[in-house]
Amino acid sequence: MTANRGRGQRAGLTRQAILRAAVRLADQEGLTALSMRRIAAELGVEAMTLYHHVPNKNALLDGIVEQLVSETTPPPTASSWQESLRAYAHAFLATLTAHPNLIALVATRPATTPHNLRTMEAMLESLRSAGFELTRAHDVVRSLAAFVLGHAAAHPDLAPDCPPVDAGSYPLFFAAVATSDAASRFDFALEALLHGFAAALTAAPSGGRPGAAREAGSGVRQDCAGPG
Amino acid sequence: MTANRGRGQRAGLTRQAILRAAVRLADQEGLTALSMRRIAAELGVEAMTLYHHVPNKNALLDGIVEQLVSETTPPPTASSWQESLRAYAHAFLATLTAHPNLIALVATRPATTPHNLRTMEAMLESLRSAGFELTRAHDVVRSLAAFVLGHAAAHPDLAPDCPPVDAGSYPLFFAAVATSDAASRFDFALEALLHGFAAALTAAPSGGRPGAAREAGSGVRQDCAGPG
DNA sequence: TGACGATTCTTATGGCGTAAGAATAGCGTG
DNA sequence: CACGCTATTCTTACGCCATAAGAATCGTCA
Repeated sequence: MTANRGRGQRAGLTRQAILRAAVRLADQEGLTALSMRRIAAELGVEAMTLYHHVPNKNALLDGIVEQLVSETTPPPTASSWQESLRAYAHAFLATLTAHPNLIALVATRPATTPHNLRTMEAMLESLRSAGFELTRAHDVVRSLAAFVLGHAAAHPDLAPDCPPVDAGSYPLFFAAVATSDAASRFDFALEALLHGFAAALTAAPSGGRPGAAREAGSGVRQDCAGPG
Repeated sequence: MTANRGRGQRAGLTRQAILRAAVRLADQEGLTALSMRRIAAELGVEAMTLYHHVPNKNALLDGIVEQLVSETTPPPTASSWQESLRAYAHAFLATLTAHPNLIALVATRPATTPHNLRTMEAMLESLRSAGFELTRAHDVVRSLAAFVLGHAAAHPDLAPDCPPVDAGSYPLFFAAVATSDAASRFDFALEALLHGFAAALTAAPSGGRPGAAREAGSGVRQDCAGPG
């Protein structure tokens, strides 16, 4: 792994190569292993060398998230807006569960890549042509992304080992946990959410906002988060 | 803040006091300020002193999460299961938005406190008596918690500053963002989710699991996450 | 050939979690 | 009251971290 190299001898480093090494390292050894020194070692290079391709560690983490969300590409064969949202949700979840150690990162740092924005724009168009008012369409997509993220973050495979639940004190929970399955829970809740969105669409003439929702104040800060 | 104290002179430290100081520090200065040295300094004490009340930093972080989720106490005046879930969702969201710097912590570490388990048990009972099959009731509560967590994590106030979106390339997103409001989005998606849960309840005779859902394998690990 | 810019390594600073151990205060027992 | 015990606190030290500053080396182009 670590080549013996002179002082100015190129190692062929690239931002992309660094990000890919970082993702691989985090996948294999967890977020805590993700140090500049460790990534550099993985690439056969000293830590400071990375700083010629990445301004600092925070930017590197942002790059990792961008790298990840760019993997989320739902198949474009969407016959309905429901199908489109379903496909997006599953694709996003697949990306997250493929890199469980990085879910916390994705949850923390919004990524606004062109890829992300294009996906968002396409889904907004799909929802709008289905009758959703634009702001509502945006709400739908963002809510869906938040739901997927929350589900992935709460996935039990991520939880550290924890004390067993007292069956006597909490009989219902104890019994429920035994038959619980995260994947079917996700599908169930996703269908519920889609069902609710559809109901909102038919309830209001233009998928509108039932309660004369509060308008965003003029001092509101720019909201930059993409779907992921 | 830092008292001059001799070597064996008590500072009156307590696990509770430490946790409270840690929460306050994180609220004021962010997660990165949450170091053992920094917390200790806040209490007028050396870092190693904390280790007599808390085994290590991870346990301290777990303690913080327990502290937080114990704040989530929805009012017990629930006329329906929908009202009960709504109250819980709003209470949980209020807790999270009251400590935005700690959302990442709550998302990462499941807390299984007695307080949490009691809340879970009560909600399971409420849903079961409304007609939900037990496993479905569990799915409902867990999905709701995941949704709230995801929404809080994706809340734009947490996002670091980011480049403005190109209005020309992404006109729909650009227009939608301008009128977006996280609070109304939350209410909208929450109602959609509740609507979908209600639909699942009336669709199946016992709120059952429509697709002959996959049973949890026998080798499945104990699922310990509470609602928060 | 010689200068230059890009890339890499070296060294150093201040902060982190925490292991090991020394010192002290207060308390219960004689 | 004296004595030792235990809980609490401080001190020191180790290996890790991000990264600032600068020296060494390469390929390239004049």
